[in-house]
Amino acid sequence: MPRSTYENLVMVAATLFRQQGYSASSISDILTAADTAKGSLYHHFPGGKQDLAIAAARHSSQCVLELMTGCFERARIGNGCFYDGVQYLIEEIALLFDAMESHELSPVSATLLNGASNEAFRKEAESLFVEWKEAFITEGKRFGMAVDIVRYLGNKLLLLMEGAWVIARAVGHAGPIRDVGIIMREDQWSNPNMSSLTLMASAETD
Amino acid sequence: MPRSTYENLVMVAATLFRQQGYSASSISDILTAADTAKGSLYHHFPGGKQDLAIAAARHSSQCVLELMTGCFERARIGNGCFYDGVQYLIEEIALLFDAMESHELSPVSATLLNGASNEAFRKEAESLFVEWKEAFITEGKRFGMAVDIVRYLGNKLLLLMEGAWVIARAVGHAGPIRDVGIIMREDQWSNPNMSSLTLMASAETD
Amino acid sequence: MPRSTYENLVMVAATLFRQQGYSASSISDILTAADTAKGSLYHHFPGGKQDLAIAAARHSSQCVLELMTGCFERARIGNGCFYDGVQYLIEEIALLFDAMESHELSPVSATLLNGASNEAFRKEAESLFVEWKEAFITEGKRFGMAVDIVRYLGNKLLLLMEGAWVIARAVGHAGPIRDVGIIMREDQWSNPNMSSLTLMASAETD
Amino acid sequence: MPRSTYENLVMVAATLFRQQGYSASSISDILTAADTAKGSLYHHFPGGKQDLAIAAARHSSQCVLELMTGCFERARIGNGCFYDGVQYLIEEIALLFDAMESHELSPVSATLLNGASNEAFRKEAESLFVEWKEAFITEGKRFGMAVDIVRYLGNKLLLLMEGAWVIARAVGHAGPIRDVGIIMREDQWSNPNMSSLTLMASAETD
DNA sequence: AATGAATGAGTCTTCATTCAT
DNA sequence: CATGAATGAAGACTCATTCAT
Repeated sequence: MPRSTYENLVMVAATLFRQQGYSASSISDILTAADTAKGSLYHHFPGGKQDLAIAAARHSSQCVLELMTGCFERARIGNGCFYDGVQYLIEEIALLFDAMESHELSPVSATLLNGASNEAFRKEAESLFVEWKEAFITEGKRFGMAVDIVRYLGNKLLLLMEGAWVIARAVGHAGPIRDVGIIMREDQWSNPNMSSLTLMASAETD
Repeated sequence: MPRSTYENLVMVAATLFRQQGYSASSISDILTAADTAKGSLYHHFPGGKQDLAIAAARHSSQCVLELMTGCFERARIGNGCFYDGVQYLIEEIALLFDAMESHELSPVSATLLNGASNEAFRKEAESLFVEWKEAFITEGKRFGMAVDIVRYLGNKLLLLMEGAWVIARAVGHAGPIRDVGIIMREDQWSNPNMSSLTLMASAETD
Repeated sequence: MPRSTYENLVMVAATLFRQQGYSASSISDILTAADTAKGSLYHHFPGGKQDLAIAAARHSSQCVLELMTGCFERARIGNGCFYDGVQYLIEEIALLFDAMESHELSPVSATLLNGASNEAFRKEAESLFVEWKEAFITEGKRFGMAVDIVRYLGNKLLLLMEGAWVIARAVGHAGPIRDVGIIMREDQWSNPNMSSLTLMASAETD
Repeated sequence: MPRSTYENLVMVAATLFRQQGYSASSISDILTAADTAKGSLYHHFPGGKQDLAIAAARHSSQCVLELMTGCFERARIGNGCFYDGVQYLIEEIALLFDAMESHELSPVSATLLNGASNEAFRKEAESLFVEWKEAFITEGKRFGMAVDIVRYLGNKLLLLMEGAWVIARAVGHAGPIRDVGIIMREDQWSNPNMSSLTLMASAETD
């Protein structure tokens, strides 16, 4: 099925923003990659680059959510536990990272948190991260995990993954992403103690 | 003491890069903020913006190292343990973050990993991260910690902190940074098991 | 009565051209203000912006003519003289000017003489100004005034009013328009001498 | 003497703005006509087109002032009266108008009152017009004219000339400008009565 | 008649950099 | 060392217009 101009722009922009960051990706870059005329972009995105960035971030975020869903589904199908789903997810991201010709940055961060502070972008990024955490919790519930524990794991995983995306770019390979898997595995054996679960500052923002 | 033009440029650039990222910070921005003439910059940094970015990243990185040294020194002076130093460091960064009028990004990442992939920048970023890890190990040794464990802790802290810097910008407060403290505290009670220590992919790059 | 799309476009365009001038008013501005779709405009005005400008100028001009007719009618009804009608007209325009939120420019000039020289526009403007003068003469005849004198008065009023529209915009109030009334009043007492009446260069173009 | 880039830009812009109006004159037009690089313009006029417009309007206004001074000087040298100076001025402008390949608009109006209302432009235009009136009064004093009468004549001449510039463009020749001379000549024989002198609304703004 | 997607030349402005003084 | 003029490619965005539906 031939992609619509709108969809095409979103996908091309999402990719470019992940590869080069929002600020370093020009409208012309996007137009060239999408093989689309200048005016078309502003027809579909009257707010220009910023509108497009929001749409692109949502698209990238959706891809992450689908990846997550798929990995936990795989764990369920294979009679694995929740922690297996986590490992699948991390490995999947690591594989994707290594497969990229140009190592991409964390999708939301590269698209929305890449330049001068922008309140609209900040809010959007915040809500996308919340979506991720909520989806993570939903998956945990399906495995019968305690919500507190899953929330803690989600926060930890988010911090580690965002960091890993940065460090992976610096070292040029997916090693740091796989490290996240190793670190997350600890929790599988030694459950985090109660204080950690409840003290987390970010718990308030859920 | 009146700062030299060179130092002034580096410090101003370092700040702007942290606030807005490399790509979104223009030479003019820097020149205006530094109250310096156009030609001066190219006198001190013949390689232009890229030269300046390398210098700025090193400067920012140096600040992080000094913060680290200071925190562990404080732990030693107060007869605290290594883990106390870690907590001091995290809290110090959280305080700095909250004190900022414009929430800054992770210094190295904002300066060197913010745009299209650039091998010179990547290498510089990698080596700065290595410096951080080595400094961390050096501090650990002073406390009599096993190198393997400290290396593991350093990797974990680096991933978490880089991630926290991103998420903190998204939520608009230092909560995620403080969460790193909570997560790091686990290791204080339940030592990571041996396999984690040796399996870490990033161990190779040290 | 619901205005037709055509009429609506003409009126909206006429207003915008008077407020911002032809060159500074974009098709999009007009479409937005008229709440009309892009293609509709080119259906009704195949010649595009220029077609629309001609129609808008004629519309604005018609409004001026109606104002003129009304003012002289009022003078006749109240048993006033021709000069009273002139004063009514000037005061009416002054009132309209002060009532505008955005002080408008002279309608014909703002619409047709606002940009690079354009022969079609010039001709249209010229003929609209001739229409004004002829209507003025027609009104004068009704009051039994000598044609030469009325033509002279019309030329003088036209020059003064066009100038007043410009200066009124500059000072931000209708004062200069009311000044025209004061200047025109002179002729009421001291008839212009014969040479003035016949020497006028613009007489040729009538 | 080779004109400086700054002066050159001002003069070229002033001419283009008079010919095509501010809105219809693009930066590229100006750059091409001035044979200057894009960046240079923004070096000398950081505020861009608007800065340039202010400078251009002042330049054009200065030319008018010099023309005025010259004409009254000519009248004095030839033992003429103030009214002769007025006629010289009008004829001079008529000659200039006819000499133009592309009939220009009133300099201040075309440059500053040509588009959407702009308070900075409006203020500048107002003050330039005040300058003209003051210069006119200064000249009148030199001829021993009563200030009230000269102020009245200045206001009248300004309104007529601004209007004539518009109508001259419409008819395509300087006839309307010469008409101003004829109209102004009235005052030479029949002094305006006292009420006119004092009632003028614009008197307040002097 | 009306709609809105598409087009690409055009808008103003900023960019990083060079260079003569 | 410092200054600021010059450069022109590139930046984001708007323009008037066309056209298939």
